[in-house]
Amino acid sequence: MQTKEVFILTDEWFERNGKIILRFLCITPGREVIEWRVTNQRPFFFVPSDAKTELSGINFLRRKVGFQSFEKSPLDILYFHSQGDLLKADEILRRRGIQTFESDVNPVRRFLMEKGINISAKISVQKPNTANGITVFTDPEVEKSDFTPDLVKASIDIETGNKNRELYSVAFHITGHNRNLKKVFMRGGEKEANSGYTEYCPDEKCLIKKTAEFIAQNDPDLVIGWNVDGFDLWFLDKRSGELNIPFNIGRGGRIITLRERRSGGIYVFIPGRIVIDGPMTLRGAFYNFEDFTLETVANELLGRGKLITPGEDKVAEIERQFREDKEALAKYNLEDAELVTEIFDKTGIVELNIKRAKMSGLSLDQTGAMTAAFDHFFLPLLHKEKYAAPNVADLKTGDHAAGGYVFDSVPGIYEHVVVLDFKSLYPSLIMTFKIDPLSRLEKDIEGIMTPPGYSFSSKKHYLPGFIEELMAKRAEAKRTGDKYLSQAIKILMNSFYGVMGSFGCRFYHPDLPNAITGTGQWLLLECRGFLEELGYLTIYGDTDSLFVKLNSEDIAEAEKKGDGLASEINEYLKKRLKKEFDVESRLELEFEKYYKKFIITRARGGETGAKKRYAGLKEEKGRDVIEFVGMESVRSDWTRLAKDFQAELYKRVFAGGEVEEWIRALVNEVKEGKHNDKLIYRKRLRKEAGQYIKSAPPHVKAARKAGIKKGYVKYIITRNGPEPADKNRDDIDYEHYVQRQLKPVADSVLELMGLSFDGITGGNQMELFGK
DNA sequence: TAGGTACGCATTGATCT
DNA sequence: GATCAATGCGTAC
Repeated sequence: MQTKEVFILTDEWFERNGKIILRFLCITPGREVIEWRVTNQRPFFFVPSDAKTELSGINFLRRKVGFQSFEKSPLDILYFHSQGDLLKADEILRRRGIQTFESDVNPVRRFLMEKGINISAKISVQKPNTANGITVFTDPEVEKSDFTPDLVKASIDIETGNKNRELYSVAFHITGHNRNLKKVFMRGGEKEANSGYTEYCPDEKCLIKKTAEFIAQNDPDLVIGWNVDGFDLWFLDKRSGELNIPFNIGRGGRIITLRERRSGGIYVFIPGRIVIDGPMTLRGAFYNFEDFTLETVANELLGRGKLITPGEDKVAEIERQFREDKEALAKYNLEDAELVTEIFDKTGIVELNIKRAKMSGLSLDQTGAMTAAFDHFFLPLLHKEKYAAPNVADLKTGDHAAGGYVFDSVPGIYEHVVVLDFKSLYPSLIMTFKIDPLSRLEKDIEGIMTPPGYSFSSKKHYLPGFIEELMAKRAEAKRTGDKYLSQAIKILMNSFYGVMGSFGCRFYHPDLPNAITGTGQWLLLECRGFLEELGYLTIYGDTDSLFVKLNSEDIAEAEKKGDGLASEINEYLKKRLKKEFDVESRLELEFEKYYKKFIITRARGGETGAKKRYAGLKEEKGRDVIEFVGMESVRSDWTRLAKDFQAELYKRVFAGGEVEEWIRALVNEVKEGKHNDKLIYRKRLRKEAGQYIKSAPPHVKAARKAGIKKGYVKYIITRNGPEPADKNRDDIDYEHYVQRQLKPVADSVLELMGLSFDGITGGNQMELFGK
């Protein structure tokens, strides 16, 4: 018997001789590549027990299994030999008006979830065989395991020229597993200058051949890059086709496949190697940057950018270097590949994704697929309870669920405000009230009533227990300093609420999110009432937070008071929930921060305070710091002018400093053109420029003038309206900037002090006379 | 292949004068 | 010219 511990890199399924075969390409702790083949998997779905299922020409087995649907009608199971048969049968039955259940589950996912395998496993066979130089384990015995490999990364970047028609060079930076190898394949002759890592190739055919060979030799587990599937790999694949050169860079020489994403992009599948794209993975880990160009992200994270700064002449410079200075081009090309490696290392996104994969059971490149993660966890447990879930397409997409509660507020400048918030509010509500898809179905078995009136079984549920486990694991991860595990768990825990409220999830039911958010709303209002009884004013709150104004006797020890209030509330909720709902409270309100001063402005065009917008003055390491939330200075679609203005203005307001003289001076400076470098607007086209039918906002007008089709648009307002960004224009509409960028920012806070922008600048009267 | 709702605000463009 | 709903974006949680 031979046993291997393996980590699954890629999975796929295909059919041979009318049978489905699953293939996992895996890596062992000793970096041996193992192909794990599954030939004894029977795809299945469920049909109503009263459904007739004559399916001529399709080989299947129908069994009574005592399962039921969510509507409690009995179901039978249909087993097939091939996924093709399953899909054919599904289509025929659906055409006859017969509903099928779980026929949309991917067969690979089905296998892994039923075995309870999360990415790694111990597999054993009597005698492995070999194919394409790779050891093959066919239908092994399987045991769960928990092993984290040290993966080899190949960062790849290509340079192209002649308007993206030809390949100029390919750069690699190979790291991981104690490697650090740099290589550039460059079109050119032997006699070119060479700094060591460059290898010259006479033509494109040779370049592609060398690239494929280099990948095979170094055998990376991960292929990383910047838009690597959308551009580099796509281009190499396309060009190899045009030049009739093989580019089979999968493990064991397997071919790669390009698939279209629904979003329009391209996804590249390389058997045995995971393609991880920088921008997409960073987004998936909730990183946010001004934009996701390599230049911006590298500067932000590493403090250094590309060797040729993107801009109008970048293409020309690459062409020039290719003609005149190939070694410079090689250096530039390699630097990009290295930047990507460093961004990955600095952020730890591979490590994070490995943890996420192990927690969710999904493969490394699809850790964002939250609904699939929920299936992986929940479907096998549901089957234990003899329920089968519907297909996603059969969901009745009815009402949307309610969300969090946001307090009305009163505009003003406040002092001594503590912020209390509930730690992981939604997960802890799920635990407290046992909210999950099964407990909803079984609500009659010792039901729990939630404050908004939905009830759930206190006995039949799985999600609350799973969250319990995750919380414990997270506490342990925090204790041992495993920040990636801790973060991975947090992401997973927080996804459950969203998933159960999503139409893309087969367990969707409006009662689930409504019970969670409704209880959250009730909770926040109860807390406000309780605080009021204690003699405290809650001036604001949003979803899981309470902003409480301290009384004068508390100020000396504000943080202690915050802690005290939080634990008092926790204690109160514990008793209250036990008495009223007979549940053990898992809620944990925490003292979050203390604002010495706090400003809520009026909603523009309203009387009440604006929600989701405030500024607070707090102390950090002995220094005063202003936090802006939701306001212009944190919004990317306001100009630098407005943001800087707001920051300085609030600083003066908080400090009780002079504002009027300063504002007048600034307005004059703007009009004199002294701040022209801060007047650029930046806004995204969320659809193609041509798709804006109903209106033409400024950024769209500018985009059309600049010939930009999608992505971000930089523009400036001139006396002729929006124009593509150019700070050197001589027709800048300064009045626009004063009226639309300075004035609104100023007025919202000045009015709290009985001042106004026009009053200070004397602006409006002049205008009236002028017109 | 990819979790949710709540909210503010600027601007446009139709409609009413 | 004033008014107001619709459109679009970005943000908080």
